[in-house]
Amino acid sequence: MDEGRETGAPAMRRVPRRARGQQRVTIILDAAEQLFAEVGYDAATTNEIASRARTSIGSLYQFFPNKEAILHAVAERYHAGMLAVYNALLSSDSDNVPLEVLVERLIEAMIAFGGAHIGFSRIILQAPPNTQLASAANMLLWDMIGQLERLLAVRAPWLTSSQRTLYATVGLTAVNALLSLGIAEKQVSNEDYAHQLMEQAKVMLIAYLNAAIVVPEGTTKRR
Amino acid sequence: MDEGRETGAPAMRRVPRRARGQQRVTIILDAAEQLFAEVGYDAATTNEIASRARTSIGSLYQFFPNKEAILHAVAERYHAGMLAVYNALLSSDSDNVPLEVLVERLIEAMIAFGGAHIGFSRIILQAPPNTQLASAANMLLWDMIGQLERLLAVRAPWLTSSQRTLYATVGLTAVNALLSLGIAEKQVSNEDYAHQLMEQAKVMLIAYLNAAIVVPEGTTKRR
Amino acid sequence: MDEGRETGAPAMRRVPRRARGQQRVTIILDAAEQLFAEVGYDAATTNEIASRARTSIGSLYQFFPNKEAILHAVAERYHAGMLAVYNALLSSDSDNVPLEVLVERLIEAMIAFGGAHIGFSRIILQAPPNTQLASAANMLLWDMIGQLERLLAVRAPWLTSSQRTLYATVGLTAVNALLSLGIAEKQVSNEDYAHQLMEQAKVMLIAYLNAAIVVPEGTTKRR
Amino acid sequence: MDEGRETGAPAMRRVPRRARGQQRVTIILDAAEQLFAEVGYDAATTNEIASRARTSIGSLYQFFPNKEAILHAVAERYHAGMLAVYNALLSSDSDNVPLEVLVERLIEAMIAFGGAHIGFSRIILQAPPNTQLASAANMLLWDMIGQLERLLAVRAPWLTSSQRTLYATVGLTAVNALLSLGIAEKQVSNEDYAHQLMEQAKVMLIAYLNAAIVVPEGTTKRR
DNA sequence: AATGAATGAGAATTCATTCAT
DNA sequence: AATGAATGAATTCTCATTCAT
Repeated sequence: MDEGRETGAPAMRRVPRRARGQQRVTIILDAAEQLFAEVGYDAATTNEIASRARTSIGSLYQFFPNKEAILHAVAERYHAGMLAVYNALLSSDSDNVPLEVLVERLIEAMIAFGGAHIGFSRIILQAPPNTQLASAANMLLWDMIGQLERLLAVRAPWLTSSQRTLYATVGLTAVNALLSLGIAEKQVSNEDYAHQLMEQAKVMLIAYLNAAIVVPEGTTKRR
Repeated sequence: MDEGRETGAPAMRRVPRRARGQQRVTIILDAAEQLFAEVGYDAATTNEIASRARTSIGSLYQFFPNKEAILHAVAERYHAGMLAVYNALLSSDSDNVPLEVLVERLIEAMIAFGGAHIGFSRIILQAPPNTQLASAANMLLWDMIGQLERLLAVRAPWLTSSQRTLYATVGLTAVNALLSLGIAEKQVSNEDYAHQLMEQAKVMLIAYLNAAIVVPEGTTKRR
Repeated sequence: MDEGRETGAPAMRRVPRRARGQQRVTIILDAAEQLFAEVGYDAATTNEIASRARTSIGSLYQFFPNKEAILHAVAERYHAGMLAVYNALLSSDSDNVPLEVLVERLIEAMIAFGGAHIGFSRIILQAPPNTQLASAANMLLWDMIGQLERLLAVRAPWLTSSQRTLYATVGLTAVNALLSLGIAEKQVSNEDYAHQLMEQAKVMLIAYLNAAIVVPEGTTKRR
Repeated sequence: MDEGRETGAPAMRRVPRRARGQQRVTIILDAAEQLFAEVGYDAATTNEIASRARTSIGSLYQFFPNKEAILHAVAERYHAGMLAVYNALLSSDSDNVPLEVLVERLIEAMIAFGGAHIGFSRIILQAPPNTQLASAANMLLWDMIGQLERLLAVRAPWLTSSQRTLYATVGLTAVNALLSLGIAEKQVSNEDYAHQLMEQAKVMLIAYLNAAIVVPEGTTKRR
């Protein structure tokens, strides 16, 4: 009866073929992301999403089978954006750059990306357990951690895999929290303080990585 | 939307004088905190809270005018607990202790306290803006930051007030995020990994504070 | 989480303890039965049921978890009523009565009962397959057939069990259809024609049973 | 409630002249009849009908102004088929055939016709009153009864017109119910039992007609 | 004070029908 | 003519809150 599969994550009901449909989906996701960021997932109503997207509720449901599917689509798009950011960083000749510069670039990139999306990121990283949000959150988080691990693998090849995972997780979690806070301040038009927070995120990440990534004896540490 | 909205935080409807009422409030708050931590604020229903507290919904509303008031009461209790933790730390002869030890104590204390409450803390510290949760969150956060500032004032008196605020905020935000993650892992019975995360929280905070708190020229930095 | 079990048929959400609740459930069921009979199960809305029962929709859902549960409750009540009718017939000294009289009594009883309920009976006996109605219908039908079988067992003990089932099913199906039609005519205030139909139901059932229940050779047939 | 409600049965929007359109209508009606039989009229969606007919919903509405019109078209087609069956019976030299044989032929014909359509017939013959279905049903029923009356007029000319109507109605109603049940059993692949039910339909109809059609005194009853 | 039944606004979702392409 | 995206009224069900007992 349904053409779409139902493998775990709720997929889109129909992939829009025409340009107009594709565009509409984008608008819906924008509206949803914004609303989620503003009031949280639970409090966001599908009618409000449709209304902000200047669409009818019926159209929204033509593309998404339910509210959760919208969440997942937003998460997926966010995910893909994050991926692009990290890939751009990795593909730059990152391993000849001092750690400070690399971290700076990373955080600047996250800020640039997050400026549009971290409001949503707060939502998804909060995710009370046993919630629809939780799975979407985990998916995202693990992917970002994976990306960071690759960065670490280049810079600190002497670390074990589980060490890399740990440091990546810790660094990412902390930085995420700080950027999240920074964005929040920016929204309250506390531009200056926001900027300071972002700067401190760099300081913290550099300090942490330098402390954590202990160069083993007899190895020349590159900075 | 709500007409009868009280300005500011909604207080409790009635402070129960008798022991039995006091005890019932405690039970309700326990139930609420647990449920909030499990499913989030929005998904928690007042009926479920009453049911877990083995009270009738009518009794619950005898003590709290609405759902938000329950949230605030839980937050306040949490707040008071946090306060006690910090006060205990401050009152110990903290300023003769090396930073590492102080941080260690701080985080251990937060873990000890958070073990019972950080499930709720996750909820409240990452509330979406413009939400009922948000005000409760801010209240809490600022108080914790204030406490940390006092710690900093003792250890690094050369910092300006706004610097102290900044560093306290940054450190607390990051540590909170990590402990939050650690608790989550613990709940998934990933004990070992949880412990590692907590340890890294210490590493990070120490590294950060050492990096941030730059001793001005001509001053003898105590470590 | 839910206290009620979910063994197949959706049970009531809460069994009303107080007299008022019990009475309200009855009113709701009356309203539902009437509405089902008027417009069919699908077209009947829960709001209309509540409204006819002069209750709020919330109260309705306090007793019934969903629309299907209301259907089943109506069916069950109907079922119990039917049972009572048949039991009364069986307990009368039915086996000394001529077949004509017995059939007359049976059909009169069904009319008497159906006068209040057969509007619903039409609904439930119609039951498109693969429908919520279907299971409720089968339950009912089989029970009524079972009752009729017992009647036959007394009157025609020489029949095999499967013969009794067959004849009971056939007789009941036909009579039900006729009574159903009769009730419909009555509703159109075609009293006289309705009465004729009922009378013909008797004629048909007697004729059928006499034709079907062939007395084996060498047995004295009691009439 | 409906403002644009057409009086009487909604006709087809356009009678397709071209062969392709005609064929498409047939396919749509097939799909609709099947779906109605499967899930009932209410639960059947126009989109599903279009989809099963491998047409677009837009095309469907090019031929039918609304859902009800589809129902009526299906009913009409069914009706025409029934008519053909009865006409074939009447045109055969029916009045020299013994009643048993005539009934046998009638029911066999109904089974043959109903095998393809009685799924739908169940739906339409037991429609709740005050429904869109109801009018379609009545139209059908009265036509079938009329046909049967003509049969009776030949076999029992001494009956009054209203008697003939009554007996035809009663006989048809009962037989319909039984065949309906039989078809249902067949669908559950209970072939054997279905066949028994059909046979009993004959027994019943013969018994009933023999009992009802009492030959007036002084007349030679032909059997 | 305690209880739990009652209320109804509001949320998610469906589906008949229209209309732009 | 054909297509399928768009529309929005209507439906089921939930849950914060009130109130009679």
